[in-house]
Amino acid sequence: MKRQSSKDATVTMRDVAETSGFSPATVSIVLNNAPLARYIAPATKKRIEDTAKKLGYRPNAMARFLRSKRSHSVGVMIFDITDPFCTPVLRGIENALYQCSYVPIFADAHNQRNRFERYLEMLLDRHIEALIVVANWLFVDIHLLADIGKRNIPAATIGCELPGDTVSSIIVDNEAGGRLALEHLYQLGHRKIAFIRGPKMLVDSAPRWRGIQKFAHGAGLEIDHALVVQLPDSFDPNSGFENGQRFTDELLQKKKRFTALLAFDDLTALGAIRALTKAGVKVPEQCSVIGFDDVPLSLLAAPPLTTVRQPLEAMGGLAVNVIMEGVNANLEKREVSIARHKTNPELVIRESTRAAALTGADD
Amino acid sequence: MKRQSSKDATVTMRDVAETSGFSPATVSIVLNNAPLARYIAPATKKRIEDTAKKLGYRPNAMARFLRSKRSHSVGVMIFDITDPFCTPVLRGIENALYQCSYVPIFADAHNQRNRFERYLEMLLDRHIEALIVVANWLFVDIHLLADIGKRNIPAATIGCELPGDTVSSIIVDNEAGGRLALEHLYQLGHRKIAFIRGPKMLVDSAPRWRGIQKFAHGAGLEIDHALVVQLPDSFDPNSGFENGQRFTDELLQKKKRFTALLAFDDLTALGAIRALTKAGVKVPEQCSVIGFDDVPLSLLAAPPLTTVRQPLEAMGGLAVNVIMEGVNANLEKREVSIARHKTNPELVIRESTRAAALTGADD
DNA sequence: CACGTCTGCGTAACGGGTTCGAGTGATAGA
DNA sequence: TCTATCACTCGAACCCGTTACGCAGACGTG
Repeated sequence: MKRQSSKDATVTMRDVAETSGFSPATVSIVLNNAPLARYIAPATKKRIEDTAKKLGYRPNAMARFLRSKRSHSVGVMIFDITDPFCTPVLRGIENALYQCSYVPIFADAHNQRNRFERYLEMLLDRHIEALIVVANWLFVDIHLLADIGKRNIPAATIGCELPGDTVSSIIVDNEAGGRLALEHLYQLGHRKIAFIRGPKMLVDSAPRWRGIQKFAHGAGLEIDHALVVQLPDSFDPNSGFENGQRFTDELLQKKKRFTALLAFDDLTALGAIRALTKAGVKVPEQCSVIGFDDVPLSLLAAPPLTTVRQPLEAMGGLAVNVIMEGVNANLEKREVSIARHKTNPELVIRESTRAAALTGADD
Repeated sequence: MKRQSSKDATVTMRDVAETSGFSPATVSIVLNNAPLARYIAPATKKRIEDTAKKLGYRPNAMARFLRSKRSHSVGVMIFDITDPFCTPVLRGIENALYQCSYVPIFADAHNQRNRFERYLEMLLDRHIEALIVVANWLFVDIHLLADIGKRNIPAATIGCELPGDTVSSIIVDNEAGGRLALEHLYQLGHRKIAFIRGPKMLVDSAPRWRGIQKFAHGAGLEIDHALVVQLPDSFDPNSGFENGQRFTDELLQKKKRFTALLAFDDLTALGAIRALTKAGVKVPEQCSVIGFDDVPLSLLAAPPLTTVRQPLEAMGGLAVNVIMEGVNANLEKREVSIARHKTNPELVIRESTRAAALTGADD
């Protein structure tokens, strides 16, 4: 009895079973290479595999998931894909998941809390096996992820650290990064340095600044607080550009001379460069500018931006490793403690910084 | 009999049924507001809804999908998320899907055919209800999408058009865009214009060039073929930058004077600007440069890039509309013909173009 | 009063895999 | 010869909703 199935092209396991002359159970065992497959005669295996191939059988993922409780999908919650920070991270996540034959379900919270909640529900309804949150910009409320912990779903955040012991995190060593940035400017001979600090809202801001202060203290460099501004809180990750421009303008208006500017992130740095250029200050000839993150576009900027690199793609991959560890631990009923990774930032010297001009007139 | 379920927090429909004192069927009908809910007594409805809420019942999406054959998810296949073109498109798709309570399953083909195939299988296994392919850069083989047509899964491509009548498409009117770009330069008084054409591999290249030629012809502008170069085929969407740089260098070495350059896309334009700047040619004072696409970073470039805008986010949303139309048609067993949308490009004038210098010495 | 019709709800058969426990025949060991 | 063991396979329950169908009672109609 052949099913003519011209329209309804779905071949089920039962079809394979009937055609091959074995039971669905055996077919399942063979095709999944389940433990019991040890006892199946090689000839049987071959027959089943051949007919499966011949019929073009593809298991129905839904059915499988329903039974096995494994969805082979992980939620990837982004806070704003508009942020260039996200792209490499996403690439890293996607690539690592692909290696494990997992599929990412993509959710963009648009920096809105209710959207985050709604997506979280959708993801939980779909029984994601794990969750990765790319929380580069917005502050994440621990409460939002409480469900996750309760349900024993491994979760990892990239770009911020959460209190409590339910969520792993992957962050860059912001303090080291801040140090690196300032050290670079210092070594180039800059002493009058302006700073655009990150918004208070962001967890990254404080440690970066701490790194800067520590280096300054260690090197005997005095930070002129007239040359320090701080970005306002904002929910728009791209606001850094405009704000960088605006705050640099303000710095310039103070008529306090500076030969270098250390920006909170690349977008801010780009905004700063724009403002400097417009004001007739050449970068890097008259003023060096350094950013942070090394988002893809900083390579394309004019001039190409010197910056402190976060290994974004690797961080995405690392997040996948972390949650997969959790998934496997759950499967094997092992306990697994969460991980807190701090990746090393790396100085990337391009063309927006240069040795302090010897002609640098003091103010 | 209460289930103490401290660990196993999953509340099933049967739990709701038992607690409320009705059958699972009734619970299902009530909670879904199925047609038969007309016949359910209001008091019953309330009881069921209340207990569902009290127990924190959330339907198991897997089980639902298995039965109803509706996964409420669509595949989103990207050819390379590294391409800045993708970000706004993705945002548009995500946002539109969110409105429909659909979830995107994300797949990045990395411009590799086998990866595309593998992902396609994974998506089909998951019974996506529709597929959106963001095929901005790579040529898509019609055969790869043959399965899609056979299975009656609505599909739409963004950024390229496929032969056949199984896949809808959303593209920008490249010819109009080409015309727009050249018209802008022409109106600024430019007559000696260099062109960097797109790679042959890309379907966009030909129509853009056609638009350029048509305008030139209509305006009586002569295109100097010594000033026309063509990008090589490449699988890297970001190669445009380097190549733009390289080819602009070549143009400059020809010592043929040009006062404007029309690039295939924004990245190429940025590369061109880089090359011009390095060669001491000021943009836009000495040479205007215009791009195509209006990717997000063109706003951040120095100088901000004049370009021909593709409504990328809107195109993503449009793709969702198109496939949703198909999904609904399938549900209602209607026939639906595929759509071929051509969106209007829009000239965005920023700072990389300027009226042709009066001092423009001829070669 | 017999008979349709509508209301209100339950029974049971799915959907397509997974997996535990059991069953059969053959071989080996006692 | 009888039983323990092994190799090989299957039956059936299960995952958790959805939905066709059936049934019982209330009501209206001829």
